[in-house]
Amino acid sequence: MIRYIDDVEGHRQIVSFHVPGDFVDLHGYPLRVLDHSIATITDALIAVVPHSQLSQIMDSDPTLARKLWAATLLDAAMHREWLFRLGRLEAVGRIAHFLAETDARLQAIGLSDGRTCALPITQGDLAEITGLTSIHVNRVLRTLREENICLLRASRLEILDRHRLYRIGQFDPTYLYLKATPPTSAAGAESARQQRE
Amino acid sequence: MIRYIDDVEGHRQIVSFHVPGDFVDLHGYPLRVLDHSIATITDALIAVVPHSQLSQIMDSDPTLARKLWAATLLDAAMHREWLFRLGRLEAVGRIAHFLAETDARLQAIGLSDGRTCALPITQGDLAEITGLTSIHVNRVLRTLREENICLLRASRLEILDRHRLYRIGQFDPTYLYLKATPPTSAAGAESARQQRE
DNA sequence: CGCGGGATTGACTTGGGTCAACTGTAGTGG
DNA sequence: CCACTACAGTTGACCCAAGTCAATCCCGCG
Repeated sequence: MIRYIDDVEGHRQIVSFHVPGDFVDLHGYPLRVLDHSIATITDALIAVVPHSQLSQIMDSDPTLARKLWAATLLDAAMHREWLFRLGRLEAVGRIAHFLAETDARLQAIGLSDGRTCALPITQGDLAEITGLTSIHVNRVLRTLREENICLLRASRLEILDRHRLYRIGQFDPTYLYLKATPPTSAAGAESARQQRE
Repeated sequence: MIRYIDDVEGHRQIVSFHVPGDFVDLHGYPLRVLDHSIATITDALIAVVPHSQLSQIMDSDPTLARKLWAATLLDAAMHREWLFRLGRLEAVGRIAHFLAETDARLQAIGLSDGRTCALPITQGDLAEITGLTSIHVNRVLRTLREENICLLRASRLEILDRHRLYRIGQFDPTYLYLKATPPTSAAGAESARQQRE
């Protein structure tokens, strides 16, 4: 599922991307009104939690309440990283960063084995995520493929050179607040951001 | 105050901008560790709230707790709007949007009279907010000035044509969740985003 | 077999970056 | 009171990453 904001001409900017297990619309509870739209991009199984139930938790279980709060702040942390991506990286970096991030999140929930994972998005979706045109996304994906870094085809992402992918995207997964470090070969590249000076 | 993320070369992307009265680091409480840096860009008067005190509120006052939660989600909502800005607007739009947003926030706390307000940022800061270079920021500010839309000089922002400023930045203040609608002439342009079809 | 949406490619254009000056202007210290 | 410095703002010339426009290809599907 995605959350997005439309511009005047109806072109949308995707502002977040959700994987199975995410509490997608928890922001709606404290805010009451939502400032953006939500959509599915694949078939999805959805659970609904009434606000009254959330209020009950707030009243009776501060520990769980705090965890719910933290869950929404994780979204905020990802928003910030996305801002970094759009503001400071050019096309290849943006795409590499998104692919790295998404793979890391899928790994955390057991939907990526560290080499390949299902990623059912179109190049047009990727364009709406990265602030590019689908045409340019296509060009970038080609070079990533030709350089044997990664491969996005037929709704599958295959990572061939995680180290370079992370470096190109300046990806450092700490902002995802994953309990354990992602299982596989993330080690070599885990602190791309810290390299400076 | 600003919150920001550095890239590999140390160039920073500012991910949020704070005005007097903001609870700047509330994210640090549920998350425990922060994924970004915080800095002042002017002299600032700071109040510190120990986490233990926040926990006390969580335990004893669900209504206030929910308000704190909402405060952090307002940050998230702004992050999303900033994502829209970076992803879908080009230079003029990005700058117009930021100026419009900041003025609206300052108005809400009585620090802008609707025509002019103190805005102590350099063109370099603006560049780090909008994902541009300071040189290009300068060019854009010049055209905004020449078109009599607004004027940023000597740490003051003066809005000459709010309607056009809002339209250029596709600015619609609803995501700021201000209690009352901002006092002055915002009316004419308040729903730039909805104009589509 | 034809249709439609996504992917791909090429040719051309342009917004914004880079580099390199130069101009304020507010300190600072002699 | 005035050089000297330092940093912000300005401007011009040139370049390139990414957008636009326009085909064309590909593949699954009814």
